[in-house]
Parts: sequence; C-alpha cells; structure tokens
Amino acid sequence: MPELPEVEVLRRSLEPRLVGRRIERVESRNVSLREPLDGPALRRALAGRRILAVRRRAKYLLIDVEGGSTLLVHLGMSGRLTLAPDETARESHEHLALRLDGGERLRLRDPRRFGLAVAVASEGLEEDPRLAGLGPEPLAADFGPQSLREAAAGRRGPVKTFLMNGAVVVGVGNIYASEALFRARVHPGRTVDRLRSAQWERLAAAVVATLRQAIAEGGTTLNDFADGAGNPGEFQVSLAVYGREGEPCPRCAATIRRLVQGGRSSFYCPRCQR
DNA sequence: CGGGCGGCCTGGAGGC
DNA sequence: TGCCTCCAGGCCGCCC
Repeated sequence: MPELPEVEVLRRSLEPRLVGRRIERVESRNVSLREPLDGPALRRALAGRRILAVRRRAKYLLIDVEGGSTLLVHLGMSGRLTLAPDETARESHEHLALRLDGGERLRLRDPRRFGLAVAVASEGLEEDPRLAGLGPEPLAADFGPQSLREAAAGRRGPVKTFLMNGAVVVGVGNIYASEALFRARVHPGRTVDRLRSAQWERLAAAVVATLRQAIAEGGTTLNDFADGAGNPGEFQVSLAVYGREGEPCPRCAATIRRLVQGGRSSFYCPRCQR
C-alpha cells in the first residue's frame, strides 16, 4: 500500500492524537507478518506506557514510548493503521491493537501480512538491522543530485529500480518512481551509467516535488489507503502515468505505455521520456 | 559485489 | 453463480 507520502500522511494524522496518551492494554494475535508478532515482548515494552512521539523513517512509522522502547510499524503492501473508538468491531486481519486511555484503540490490519510490528530499543534505533543501511530521506538536506550520482557510481542497472532501492533513497516505491521519472522526462529503462548531469538534477528535483505534492494531497488511494482517521487521499487524481496505460500523456498526448522491470509495472510516456 | 528473480500472503477484478 | 488467472502500493533471501 504505502510509500513515503502515505506513511507521512498517516504519521501527521496520528501524531496529535497519540502523543501523551497512555497505552492501557496490548492485544496481539499469534500470527507471522514479515516477522512473527511477539505478544509478550510487545506487552512488556508498551503496556502502561505513555506515547512520547510519532516519527517516520523511510516507510516505517516509529512510535516512541516511555521506558526506552519504540514500536516499529511497517505497512507492507496492505497494512492499515487506524484510530477508532474502542467499541468499534474488530476487523478481519486485525493483528495488533493498542487500547489507549480516552477510549480509543489503535489497530493494525494487514491482510497480506507483508507488514511488520516490533518493539525495539529507542536508543541506537538507526543501528537496528531493519533501518541500518537505508539511504537518505528524500525530503532531507542530504538528498539531491549529488547523493544520487554517488550512489550510482559503478552501477549499471535501470534508473527505475535504482530509485526504488532503499540504499539509494528511501520511500520511493513503484508509484512514485514512475511519477518522478515522468516529471523528470527520463525513461525508466535508462541505465544509471548513461544519465547526464542535467538529468540527475531534474530527477532529484522531481522526486522531491512529486513526494511533496503527494503529501499535500493526502497520499494516493488506489484501493484502500486511508490516514489514521480513515480519510482517503487525493493524489490518485494527479497521477500522470501510473496505472494509465493506453491513456494520453497529460503533457504531449502520446499514448502511455507499460513495461515490466524487476517484476513490477512501470508506466511512461514514450515521447516525453527518452 | 550488484542485480535479477522467486517467495511471502490475501483479495479484487476480469474472463469464461 | 462459480472457477480460473492475473495483478497489486514492499521487502528479503537466494542465486548467478
């Protein structure tokens, strides 16, 4: 489901409603997501603690609590995290729920179970194996054409899969990789060793602009993305190429094409993107 | 080592 | 109505 904009929209919707609240009870099912849910460890780390902060790193949501623990949540492809009144009926595939003071419940639902929920030590979080090795945040100062070129040194793969590599830049998934390449007018199959300086400049700027606009528009809701209050996003209306095979390019009206790279669909305009 | 591919899962859409 | 195939926003591990 979510790429950086969706997780950031979710974070912003949850932060004011979670910070300062106490977790009264932790309910977890005995299931395996990307890793098995460890109920006892989650209870030890979270139960009775107040929530101190709600942060994001890459596509991970980080919920810091008292006592030195952080709940690391990843939504995978189909995860949803929602805050709802405690009495709301449990949904199917709801694997974890935190009952909060004030009568609400934070619930993680994830039918495909590609997501993750694990309690880790807040201290040294960046060295956690799940986060170590991640590249720069695209909306931070250390991301730009220079960081892209350095990451591309000695590589030869197509720029589309390069952009989706979390060691290069985090948070750019299948939708926003296609959208940023369209904005930068770079063909998704172009190999990174053949990108010129001006293209790196355009690409870095396009990644930033695309993600910022998507956040401002509440994320992309294709099927089921919603923020913590259940509100869908609007950016799907602004998608220029993703999911639009056969439709006219919004810039030049040529017919948008689809190709498969690394088993994933890429969408592009054959005239604008060379 | 980089890069490509299959695997992990369920569910929705579309064809017949 | 059913049954089948294909496809899906992510990531990991294995292989060459």
